[in-house]
Amino acid sequence: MYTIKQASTLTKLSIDTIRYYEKAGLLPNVKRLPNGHRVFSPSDIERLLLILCMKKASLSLEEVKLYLDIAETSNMTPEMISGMLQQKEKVKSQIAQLQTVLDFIDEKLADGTWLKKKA
Amino acid sequence: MYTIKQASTLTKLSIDTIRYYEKAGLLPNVKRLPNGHRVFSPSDIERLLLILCMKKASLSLEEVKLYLDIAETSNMTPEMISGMLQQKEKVKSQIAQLQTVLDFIDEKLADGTWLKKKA
DNA sequence: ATAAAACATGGAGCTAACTTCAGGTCAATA
DNA sequence: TATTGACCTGAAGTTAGCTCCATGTTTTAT
Repeated sequence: MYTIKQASTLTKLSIDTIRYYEKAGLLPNVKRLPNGHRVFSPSDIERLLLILCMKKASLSLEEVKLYLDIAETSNMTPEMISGMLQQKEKVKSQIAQLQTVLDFIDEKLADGTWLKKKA
Repeated sequence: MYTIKQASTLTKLSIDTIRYYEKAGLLPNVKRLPNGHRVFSPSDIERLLLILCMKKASLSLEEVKLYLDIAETSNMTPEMISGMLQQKEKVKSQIAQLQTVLDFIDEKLADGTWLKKKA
């Protein structure tokens, strides 16, 4: 069990951000001590790290919440499954766009041309 | 040559967004008619499409501007090259994070478990 | 006992990237 | 001639995602 400060150190998220995430409904299982202080379980920390990973992949908090909600259910409805498949396509397309950007960079680095006539 | 409306239709960016991008310095070459109306050349459209691609890869407008500025110069300074290499690493790491998300999705879709004990 | 550290809350403030709005020009059409 | 439609501008408004602030309560250290 961890304090919010420890959670912050472990995840490198700011204390305010963690509180913000809780308020946003991304951390529904964080317990409180009698004095009102938050207590983070190892699985809360795991959850925070997962959020962090998705954020780095530049998913919105809303999307992250969607994933986490799905993660919680053991029997997915057909709608959830099709939603996941859609999300998967979205992620794939984002990877493709990023790959295009990478290619642009490589091209520019290789021969100094980019968005230029080949004249 | 295109009107702003045509540019909007071609790129699927809103007219306001295009004006916003111009103001932000991302479209330095857009000409004006005597009456003040913007005229978009094919290469302006190409530029908009490139911006769109980078946006989809979730680069910030500032980063996009950086790339476009670099795209314009034929001789890059060492700083520009190292900047490009840094950006490249950033993009690569983002691809990796997205790949992780994809793997999560696949795992969830495959056996319904995710962020759960394997009990 | 008193001061400092760690927590809490509600709300204000901030930046990026738009979007909307109010007011104005100009050209073509009914 | 009047009005419609496409364009212009500057400025205000919006949303997401934080971040900071003021104020207050405990617990811990001196």
